[in-house]
Amino acid sequence: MSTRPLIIEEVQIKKPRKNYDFTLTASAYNFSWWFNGKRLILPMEDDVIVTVIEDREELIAKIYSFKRKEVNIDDIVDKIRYIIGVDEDLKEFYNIMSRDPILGPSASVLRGLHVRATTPWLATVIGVCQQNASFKQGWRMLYNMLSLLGKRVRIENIKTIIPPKPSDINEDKLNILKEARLGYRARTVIELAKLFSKEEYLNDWSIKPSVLEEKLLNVKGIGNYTTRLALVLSLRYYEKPPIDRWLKRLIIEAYNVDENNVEEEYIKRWGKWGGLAALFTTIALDAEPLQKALERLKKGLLKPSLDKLSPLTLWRHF
DNA sequence: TGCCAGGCGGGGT
DNA sequence: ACCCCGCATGGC
Repeated sequence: MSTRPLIIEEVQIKKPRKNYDFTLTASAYNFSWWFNGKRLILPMEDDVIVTVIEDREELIAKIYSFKRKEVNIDDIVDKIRYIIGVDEDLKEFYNIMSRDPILGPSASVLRGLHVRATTPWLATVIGVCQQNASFKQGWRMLYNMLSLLGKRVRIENIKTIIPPKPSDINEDKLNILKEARLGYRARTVIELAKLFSKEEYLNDWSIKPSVLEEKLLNVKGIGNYTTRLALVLSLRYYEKPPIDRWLKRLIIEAYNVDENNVEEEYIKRWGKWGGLAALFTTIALDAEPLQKALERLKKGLLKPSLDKLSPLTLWRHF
């Protein structure tokens, strides 16, 4: 059942000396299959798996493959750099963050956290799992789905999992998705899988955000929120913030704006960084349900706590 | 129990 | 343009 990949290369990944925090980046919204507190595991396409650890000031990546055929190391290193965001300059974002009434208090503790890019396909599935559900329920759904449909492998005695590809999912997986407790979202995931299998170019980090956006909005069950979250999580595209009911209420309270001007105000404050700010807000407030999040805002308890189930500690629990 | 939740689409006005 | 409801599931 579990196959072992062969190591093909070990490389150093240069990271910025300042404003990059590997542990935070690896921790956020991750599962124990892919992060254990020290080692980050990145399943890549073509049966390649990469592990990354931080050794003093260096990042060391090990590249493994299940196939004997040659892989292009430079190409893989470029992808690693993109996924972990080492070339992303967030200085402007941090400047806004430090003065922000919601994110200001966590500006120093969350400094250096970058999105770990995931594929457009998986990013959209993550978005679908967040629809009309709590943080915990949504990530439980994704965990179940990966458990039931992913490919389990072992690497250096660590159990990990490779997410299902779009082509692995078709109509006859509907019952398994229901078993993963996706409910009515199961249908949407099937439709998504159809789109990404038919138009493979969409599941690529070089796709233009506007193209992916348009295609996703055409899928029944995918709307503005899910699409925008997918753009944040896959393409590092933050200009169109995914504002859900949760964030909307926080914005109304924190910025003292009318509900009709929420997005306008957010873009006015964050410029092209709104999508990242939205994600950081869920992390800063531990993705607490709305009423608790509003309470914390009122009391000024705006730093993430590390001792409960939250975006930063998900990997310890799942 | 019966509501409601980090959406969404369909059907009404 | 809006408003309103149902929808799978889980939590309270």
